[in-house]
Amino acid sequence: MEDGPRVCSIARTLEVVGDRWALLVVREAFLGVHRFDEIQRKTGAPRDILAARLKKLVETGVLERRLYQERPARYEYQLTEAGRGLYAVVTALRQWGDRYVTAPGPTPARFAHTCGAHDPAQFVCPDCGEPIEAGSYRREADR
Amino acid sequence: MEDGPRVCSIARTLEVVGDRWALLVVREAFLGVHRFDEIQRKTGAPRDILAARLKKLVETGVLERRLYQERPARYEYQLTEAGRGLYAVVTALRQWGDRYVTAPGPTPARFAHTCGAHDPAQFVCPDCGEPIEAGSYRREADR
DNA sequence: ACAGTCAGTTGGAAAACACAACCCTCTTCA
DNA sequence: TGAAGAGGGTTGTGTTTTCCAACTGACTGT
Repeated sequence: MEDGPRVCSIARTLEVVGDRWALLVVREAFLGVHRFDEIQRKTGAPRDILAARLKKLVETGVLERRLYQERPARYEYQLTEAGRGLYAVVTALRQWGDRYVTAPGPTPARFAHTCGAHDPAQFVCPDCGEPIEAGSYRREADR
Repeated sequence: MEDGPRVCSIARTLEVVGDRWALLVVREAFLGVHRFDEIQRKTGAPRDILAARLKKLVETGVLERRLYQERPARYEYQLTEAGRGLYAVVTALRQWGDRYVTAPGPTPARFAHTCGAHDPAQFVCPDCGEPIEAGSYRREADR
């Protein structure tokens, strides 16, 4: 068995959104916040770092920078299709936090599905419908 | 509407596993790698940073450090229950990478459910069974 | 004319990170 | 008995990032 850092989709994903602020920016985009100043306030990211992250997220195809006003030119950041694909990641992070990180603050915001249900969403196998857990979903071939 | 950084489970989760290496360590734990040297090789993390991360992950209750051999004392890192709860996060990251990050390397490793299915796991509403998407799962109360 | 909004830049200090080398405790093998 | 690993780190020394606060520039509204 050979060595060296594993080549893997998880690592590649983390290259794109694996720093402290990127996923908070994505969270804001899902919550309908698309403009620099408001993203900055809601995330708490330093403005310079935020500018750098937004640029990187645009380059990597997660966000799209679009002009929403000329004179003066003003831009907003919208999720691309790939960006919207991060919904599962953000949902999984939120659920883990709700469950395992004791919050000193107020109760976590409740989310509801359009059908009205409040239970946390589950990862399931699309074939048999069973929930996915640590042991039930296995890697088949290495490399 | 008041301001200031949003208090949120996503942010809290990222405080714990939101840096470059933490989730790769967790990935290794899911793949059965529990010892310092091997984690180091498989993730590529510098040894000093890895030592610091492991310590933090133990403190935050994601990993457990256990003696597996006396004389000389040797330790390994196992996921706690909370750690195993990160399976959804890791799975979501892997699926996103498989789908949206063009890999210059070999085909992504295939994963299969115990029922034999190969399709990516889906996030669904446990009540109605519909897939969760960006618009279908909404925050109810702010704060 | 003056304050305010918006989307960033800039400069300097502080914290993290990366890299290589080293340490300590055993065990194995010659 | 001595030398070479294995395993799990620590230390010292740069190099990068991050953080913070202030500033810019193009406007708008009063």
